[in-house]
Amino acid sequence: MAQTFLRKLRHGAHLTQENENVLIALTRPVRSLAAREDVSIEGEPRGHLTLIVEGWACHYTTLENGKRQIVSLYLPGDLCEPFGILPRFMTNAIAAITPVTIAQLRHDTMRRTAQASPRIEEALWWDLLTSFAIEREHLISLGRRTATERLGHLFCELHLRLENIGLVDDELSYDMPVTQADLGDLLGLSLVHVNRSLQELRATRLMSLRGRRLTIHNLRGLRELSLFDESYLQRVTSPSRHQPHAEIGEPA
Amino acid sequence: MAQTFLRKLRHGAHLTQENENVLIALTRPVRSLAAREDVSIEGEPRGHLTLIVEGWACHYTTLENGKRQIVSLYLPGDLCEPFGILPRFMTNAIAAITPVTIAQLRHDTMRRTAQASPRIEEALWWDLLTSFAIEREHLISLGRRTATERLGHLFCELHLRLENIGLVDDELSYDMPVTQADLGDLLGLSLVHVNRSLQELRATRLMSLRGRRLTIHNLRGLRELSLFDESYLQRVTSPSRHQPHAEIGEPA
DNA sequence: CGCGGGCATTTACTTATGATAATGACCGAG
DNA sequence: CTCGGTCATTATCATAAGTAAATGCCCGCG
Repeated sequence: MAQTFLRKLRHGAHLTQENENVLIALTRPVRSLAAREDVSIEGEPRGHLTLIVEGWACHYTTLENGKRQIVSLYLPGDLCEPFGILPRFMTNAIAAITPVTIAQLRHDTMRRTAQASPRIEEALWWDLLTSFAIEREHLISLGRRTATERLGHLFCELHLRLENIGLVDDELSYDMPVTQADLGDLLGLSLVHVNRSLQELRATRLMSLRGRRLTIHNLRGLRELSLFDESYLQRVTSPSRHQPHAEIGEPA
Repeated sequence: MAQTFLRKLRHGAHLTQENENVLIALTRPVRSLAAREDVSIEGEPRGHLTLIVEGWACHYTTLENGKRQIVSLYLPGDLCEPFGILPRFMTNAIAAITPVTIAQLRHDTMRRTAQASPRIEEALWWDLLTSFAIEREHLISLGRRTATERLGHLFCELHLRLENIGLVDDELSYDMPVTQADLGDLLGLSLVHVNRSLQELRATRLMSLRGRRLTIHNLRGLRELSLFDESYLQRVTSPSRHQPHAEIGEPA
């Protein structure tokens, strides 16, 4: 159930089997959502965090003039809110992109658990800081990358994030269910220009996108074109399980 | 020394006098930097956080093609790194905009302190999440606001952030030492276009900028024009000191 | 089988923004 | 005072991106 979450964490944290069991125990029952449905229950006190179990979702804002900006894309295994969240913080405007199933993690339990185990705490920090780094890189795209570069960069990022959780086939092909209109709202472009740039990108033969399937033909080439440097994703280890032993007393 | 930091925290957290003393005690000696100088000592193990005591700084990235994007602006009282940071995280590319003095907070001591006092922990979370919210709003600007709106929005934001720390005169005028070239790198615009848009903004008579002095003539008008909604800054309380009493056992 | 809806694709046109380069204003150092 | 540096301003030209609107494609549903 929270398997994908753990799988992702293994790329940046060292958790024992015991740690993982604790995290799994925190996971509360699952809820399903239709595509385009909003995740949040408006005004709910929100004593829990949202974990994407399956499907894609996003965090967005709508400005007064009606323009929409997607701030963040959430894949399976992603937490939609910071684990140290304060009660009133972060108005939720999270919407499902595909049909989605979510799980919920009780926030107070979560923090108690983090205090009790330095390893878990560190894993949660790694996850949080990584997701901030992703948003930051997104900001850089919007500020200083061209339309084509933005698209390419996104596809390179998704490639790694999906690979982390085993959703890439043959190391180069994955499902990309985001609509061109949504790509526009994500990358700060108009629908039409997304279409144009997508074609330009296909014309380079570095990648292709047909139906909902994205295939990378030349990873290095695509990364160069997109000014992509993977270091911001903070993948430190291969996804190996750590040998369980006693935890050290202090967070590193 | 850390007074500005505390002053800012009072807008979102409830600290006792005792709490504040503890935070002050954490603050390590101060260092000075010339304008344009980089803050970070490359490769240093970084066992501490950087606190801006005086002056303005920024966090930036330079892409392979030479383009530069400023990700975040740091004012007095701002922490340049998340308090729960992992050792290697967050490559530092922080530069002084004006002459700057910084202080350093020992990272391990910081976390121990947070664990010991729920109020301090909550204050630090408030600060961290607020600075993320600011970056997120910045992202929205880059994606969906026009050049003029971006500039206006920035000036509205600075107005509040500076007011929090008492750096606004008569509630409408403050020092704005950021160069037009830097504004471009911050807002994803070219130098020339910043200049153009600045004039357009002045022409509205909603605000003016001469020398390094920014004056807002019509706050409501400027906010409307910029699609500015202050709620993301999470100012909850007037800057009143909380009456000191025993802390509650659990973080809220 | 045919209709409607969601999504992708084009076309034609407008506009915001970028690139280059020259000029002016200001200011501190010698 | 004057030279050089930094920053602001202007002008000209080039282009990326937006807007509007029509068309095509696919697919599920009745």
